[in-house]
Amino acid sequence: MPELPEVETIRRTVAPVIGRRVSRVRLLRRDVVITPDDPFGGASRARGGRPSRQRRVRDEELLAGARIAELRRHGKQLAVLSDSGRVVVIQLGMSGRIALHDSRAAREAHTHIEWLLDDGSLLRFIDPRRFGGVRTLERVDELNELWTATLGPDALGIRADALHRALSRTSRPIKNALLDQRVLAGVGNIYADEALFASRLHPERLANDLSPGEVKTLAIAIRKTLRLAVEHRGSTLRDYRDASGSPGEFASRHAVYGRSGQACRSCESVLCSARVAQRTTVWCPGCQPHSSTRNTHRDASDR
DNA sequence: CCTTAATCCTGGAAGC
DNA sequence: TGCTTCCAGGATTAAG
Repeated sequence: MPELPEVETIRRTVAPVIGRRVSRVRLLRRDVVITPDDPFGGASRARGGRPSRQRRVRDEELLAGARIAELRRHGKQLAVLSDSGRVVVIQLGMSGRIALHDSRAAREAHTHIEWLLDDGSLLRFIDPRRFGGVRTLERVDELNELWTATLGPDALGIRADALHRALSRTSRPIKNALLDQRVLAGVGNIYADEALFASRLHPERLANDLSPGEVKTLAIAIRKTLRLAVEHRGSTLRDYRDASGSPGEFASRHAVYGRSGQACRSCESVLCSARVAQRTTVWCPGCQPHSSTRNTHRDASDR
């Protein structure tokens, strides 16, 4: 669920763990650990993979005994680097959360991993739907390999030329391309719709059909939308919370996401919605015309 | 290449 | 009130 702004907000609010030593780890659900045998985690479990056959996970792999040195984010993934060289990469999926408690707070449902730190604080990975998971790496260079092999450039700093390079290679609708983490890392359903609105681009325009000027506008809109969302500590729709338990404030500023059937704040047209890239997609028919031919597609049935 | 459907799982909201 | 159905911020694979 969390997209880049939410993960970045979590990274910032979890920063007090830097410099702390992990005195104890509790793995309450072994199958949230994504192993090389099960490289795709939740999705491969979806094919009927057997969690019971997961190999044993040693506490050291989850940083037991190590000192936390750095928190790094790329796209929607958060990496916890330790002075032992070991790394834990956290992917939150749809419903994943990180909680940092300063005392021994009660364990809530769906807590899968707990790290007890040497100052008495408690870091928890909580994920009701379990679409998320963690990977354990032995060395930092494996992190660089993982991220360069599976993720495109980070969306928060995306430049027009890099975006143009990535988009020119695919003829999918722009919305599909933006959701593909190998094209651009960090954008999900909310911020894809928001950035497309800010760029005045129809979500079904083809990625490799955008002019250089349109791509430049889009790159600027992505950076600006994400930066603004980070400033507002992310969007909370239902259960997103940062590591200290606070909701994000950005949802009230959404221009299109979640506003199907309501008036566009810019031109007062009624916002449209339809399935694009298998996701509910909202746009303004006035501000985001589908330049080619006429408007073929519309589905203003909201609610 | 690209699209669609299906899958993992829980819980909140809406419908009847 | 209670039961059922739909929907959700993600990511992946198989099949067409």
